[in-house]
Amino acid sequence: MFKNQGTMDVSVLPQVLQWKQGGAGVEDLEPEVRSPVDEVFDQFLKGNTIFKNRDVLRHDYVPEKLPHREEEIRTLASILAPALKGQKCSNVFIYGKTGTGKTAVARYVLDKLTAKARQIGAPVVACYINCRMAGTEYRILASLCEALGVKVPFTGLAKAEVLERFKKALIGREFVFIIMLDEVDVLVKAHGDALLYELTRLNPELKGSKICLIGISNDLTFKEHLDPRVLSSLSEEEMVFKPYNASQLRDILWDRAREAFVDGAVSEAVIGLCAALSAQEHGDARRALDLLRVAGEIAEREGARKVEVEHVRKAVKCIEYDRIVEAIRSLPLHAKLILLAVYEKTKKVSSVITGEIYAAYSAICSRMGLTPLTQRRISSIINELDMMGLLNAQLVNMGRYGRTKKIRLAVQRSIVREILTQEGLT
DNA sequence: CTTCCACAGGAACCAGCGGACC
DNA sequence: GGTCCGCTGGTTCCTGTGGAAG
Repeated sequence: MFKNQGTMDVSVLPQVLQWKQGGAGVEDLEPEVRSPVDEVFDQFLKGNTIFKNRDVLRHDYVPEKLPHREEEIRTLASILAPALKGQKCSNVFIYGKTGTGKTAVARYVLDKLTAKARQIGAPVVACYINCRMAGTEYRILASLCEALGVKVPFTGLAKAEVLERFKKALIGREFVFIIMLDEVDVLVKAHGDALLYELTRLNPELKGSKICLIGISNDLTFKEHLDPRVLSSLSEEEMVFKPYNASQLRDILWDRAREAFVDGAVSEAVIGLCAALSAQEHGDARRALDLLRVAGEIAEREGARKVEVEHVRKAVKCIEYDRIVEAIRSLPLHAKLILLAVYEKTKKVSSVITGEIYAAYSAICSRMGLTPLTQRRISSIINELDMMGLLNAQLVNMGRYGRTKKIRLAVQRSIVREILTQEGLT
């Protein structure tokens, strides 16, 4: 779906250019009449009075200093330190909600550790894998192999074969291999804990090399899905990251803002608002940084010399809008049709039940000459849409009248209509 | 107290695909 | 070129269930 969008943009561009070229007397007027595009570019070039370095506000940026996480850094570093002497270190499990600095701390410590190891010549190899990005057990194994310099094909091999190659790369080589699995809960929910089980019990086979696992999860209840044997060996050490409060968020934002913005471009009020809004949402630093960055971009686009509170308010709306647009556009066709069914069914009433949605969806399908999917599948898709925050599905019991889900749109109707119309579905 | 609705959601399975291996 | 592999996105079949109605 994103690909479609990309080609659309490109296809529009030549038309605009042709129109410009085809316009009467454009060449004569060229020196005086400036195209809107030029204006945008010029403003961008000369008007960069707000940002010094906007990349600092991206969440994949690992800063030199992580305020209010000194304690956690020290703890993790002391757990991993034995690796520098070639000794096995404890497996670690890190919990905490999104934007509490888990990934940043872990990557920070890992970076420092590998740098130190290189400096003193210790055989430490580290591998960071985001399980959500990797997606499957196979690709995680493939990434592990790659970290050891073993090439494996993109697909086609049996998992057992990849695991075998991975072991072979480690056996007898005296490595301390630190594997960091970010969002490990996603892996376990989708594919079970078989891979984790394999990894935790690999050590005795390796004759020399040692594996150390760092699992990171933002789902606190995730432990329940784990086999007790996996759990006990994986969580030899546990760390819990507490959410930031508003004043801590303010410190973090100031730290980054000083690098990201020119002097005087942001005020205490702006930072305070970003911090307060994000603190309301379980102290998510990632969201706070996004908010500040988008507010800055809006201010820049408006040609303002500094970021105002108003820009932050606009940023809140802008981020939400973008999230919804992106979510809906990237949906497969039948998921969009279900969204459409919910949209149409909730015109008069606030919520509808699964059966009604399915009937409406089937009607839409036959109108469009498509074969509808089964109700079982629709039930799953509704759950997916619920997880994405596009729908709100609540399990209800209506006694004699059965057990079903009450479904509402979880986002603004106008946005849903707008996007579905653009997609040619309404 | 029993019945029974209208599904939820788990489990097993399938087809088609891209790709590696021999 | 046949065989095997994993992944995606489905289907079919099935059991489970809270509480209003009778």
